[in-house]
Amino acid sequence: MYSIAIEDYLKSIWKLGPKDVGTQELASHLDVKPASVTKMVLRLTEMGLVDHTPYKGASLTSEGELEALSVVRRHRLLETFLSQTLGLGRDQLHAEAERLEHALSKELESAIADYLGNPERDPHGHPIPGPNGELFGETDLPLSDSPMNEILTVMQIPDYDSSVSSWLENNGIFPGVKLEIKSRDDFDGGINCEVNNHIVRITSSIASLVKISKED
Amino acid sequence: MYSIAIEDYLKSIWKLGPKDVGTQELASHLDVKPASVTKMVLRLTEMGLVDHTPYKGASLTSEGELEALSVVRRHRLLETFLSQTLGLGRDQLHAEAERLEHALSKELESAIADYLGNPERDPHGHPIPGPNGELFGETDLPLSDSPMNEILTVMQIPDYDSSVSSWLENNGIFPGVKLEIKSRDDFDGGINCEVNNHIVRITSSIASLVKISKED
DNA sequence: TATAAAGTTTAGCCAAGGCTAAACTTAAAT
DNA sequence: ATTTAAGTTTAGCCTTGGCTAAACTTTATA
Ligand SMILES: [Mn+2]
Ligand SMILES: [Mn+2]
Ligand SMILES: [Mn+2]
Ligand SMILES: [Mn+2]
Repeated sequence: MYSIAIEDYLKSIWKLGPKDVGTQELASHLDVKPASVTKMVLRLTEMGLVDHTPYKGASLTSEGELEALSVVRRHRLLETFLSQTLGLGRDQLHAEAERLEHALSKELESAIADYLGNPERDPHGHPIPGPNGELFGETDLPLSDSPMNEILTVMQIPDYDSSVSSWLENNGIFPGVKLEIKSRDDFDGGINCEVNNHIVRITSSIASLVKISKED
Repeated sequence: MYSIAIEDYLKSIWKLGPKDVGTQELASHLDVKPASVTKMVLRLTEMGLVDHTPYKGASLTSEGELEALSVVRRHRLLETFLSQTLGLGRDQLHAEAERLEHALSKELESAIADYLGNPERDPHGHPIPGPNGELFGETDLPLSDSPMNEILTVMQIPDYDSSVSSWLENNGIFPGVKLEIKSRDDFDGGINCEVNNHIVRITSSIASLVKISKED
């Protein structure tokens, strides 16, 4: 059993990877100082969970990736479970799962997976890794570089920032919704979409985190 | 937000109280060494959560008790929730709740309470404290000193030791079941009960943890 | 009542996981 | 090619929450 801190480090490296992740990037994602990251990364390297090249960055070993995927699985199963049973809003799920993910036994994990019928995606549309780290090939594309004037299906929305997810929800954008890019503001990459018969402007930074698919 | 360790210390002092709880008793309940208990108890005293008389023992201040009851509430709501939704067995509930109880926000706590319809008891029959620490008067009596040849209703069974709860379950003893004490083995306090048309012998140590009520 | 036993506390150590300040590398800009 | 800036690591410190061994109290026993 790894500590909460270790599980969160592995998950962050996974999320920011698979490229080498820099100390500062990891630090700001975890909300700690760069010096703390260096120290922990050295420990994780010592444990065989991470490969570290000084002054370059960190990446997961296959053992580290397996553990990261296990945390991600627990996180996403929990989000799905809380959404299904309690009807929590998509914007509340992430923060709860962020803590509960560290307190779930294997048995409870699989009881939840069974209860939910082994879902493939969580309420944000993020794929749920299988019990042995299987993650089906990522075919969803960022909205930010999708073609205009085509019907697109929203597949994934970001979960990290609850103000972003509630803004998206309030504008009718969540997994399963169909939309069409009508125009682009080339100067800043902003996107104007038609969704549900009205136009929504999405900034490029959010649009790069919204994933779509072209088949409907 | 108190740490996991602090929450567990407060809960244990509450469970072993309200008398002054000795260092050793607390240590064995928490599975740490007595010296560790002394150190933590001093910290808790400093924080105003505990009153400590050296060489005598520790008890909760009203602030400490409130916090303990909050942990107990989360624990028991979680047991009820996991039992209701996933159908976990009574013997699996405690261990899961023991960790999850530390990862529950106020919002999730009350979402679960609402979902369950603000239950008064958990699956072991233990009363669930209200959101402000209200705990209805304890009127259930230990089976160990209940009268013979009277119909008794099982109200509470212990949850701490999963082998005990599964033994009780296998012998048909759980909240709501009716039974009758047929005889006592005076030499060791053992009790012979009729439950479901057959006789079960219950040791005195278990019988003191099974609570009954006389009205049916 | 003196002594032994049991229980508690103190002292000192350790690992985890944070922090700041200073040193060091690498990349960028003169 | 220097100098500067940005990013990273090291050194040293701190708190939390464990541990062991030794000292101290209290209680029980002879
Ligand atoms: Mn987390
Ligand atoms: Mn998610
Ligand atoms: Mn606990
Ligand atoms: Mn219980």
